[in-house]
Amino acid sequence: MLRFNIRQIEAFRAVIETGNMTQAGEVLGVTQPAISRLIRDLEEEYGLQLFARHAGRIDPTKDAIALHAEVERCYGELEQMVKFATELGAHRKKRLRLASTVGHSYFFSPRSSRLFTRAGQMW
Amino acid sequence: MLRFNIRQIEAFRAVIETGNMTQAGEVLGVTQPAISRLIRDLEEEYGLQLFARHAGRIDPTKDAIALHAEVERCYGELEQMVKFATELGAHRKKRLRLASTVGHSYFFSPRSSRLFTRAGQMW
DNA sequence: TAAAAATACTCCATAGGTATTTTAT
DNA sequence: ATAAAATACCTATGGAGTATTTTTA
Repeated sequence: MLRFNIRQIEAFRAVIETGNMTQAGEVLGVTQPAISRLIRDLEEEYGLQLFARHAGRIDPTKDAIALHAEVERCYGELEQMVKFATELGAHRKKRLRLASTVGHSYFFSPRSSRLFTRAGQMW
Repeated sequence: MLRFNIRQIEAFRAVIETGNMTQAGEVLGVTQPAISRLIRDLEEEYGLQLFARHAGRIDPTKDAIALHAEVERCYGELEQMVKFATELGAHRKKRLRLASTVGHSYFFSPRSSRLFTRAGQMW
């Protein structure tokens, strides 16, 4: 069972890429304290030290650089997965519109408030 | 900005693999209603119909089969990423223990309650 | 009647907000 | 004084629980 937090990962990426938490917040459309907490939580959950703090400034540690590479390797795959799901959903809506014009026989389930066919295959 | 829910993905995988929501709950250590909601939320967020409901039973749709393949493609990568972070954390703890025995010079930051060196590179 | 999913609540954890404080330049 | 991160405190959302209802084999 995989327990990780995508928001923490997003925040981490944004901080690495912008170089500071304030701008990272701008990129993600959240405030600086939100980023600060997400990063702290990420560090605490894995026992990592991702940024060196001095003088209210941060520098990524070697661990952060290494983790970032790993995260980037993964991130593209995740984007593809989300894209796939999004397109499946969009495609289904098209099929539904089409189906409504061609006179199949459907059952309406009051339980699920959804239509399905005799074969049980959903649109 | 990538918005997806890892719990929904976990629930989806478990339902596909076990064939029903009750067992999926057992696998993930949560209740059947928790699974039911996670699946419903996943369906609603992407406008998908993942399972055909009839008679209090479920059958994966073709979309579900397709999505599952995509999810599996991704899942291994995610596991690797989490493993990497976990090992980085474990390794850091070892380095910390070692450092405490070799007499480097550290600074203690009262702000972050953490040690760092002159170079600013964290352990 | 049994088995499975859905629904109705309740509770709690946490993401996120605003305001403020800390720290070094 | 400024700029950036951290902290304190508050709110809202959503994940999860228990109990119950629905549905059909």
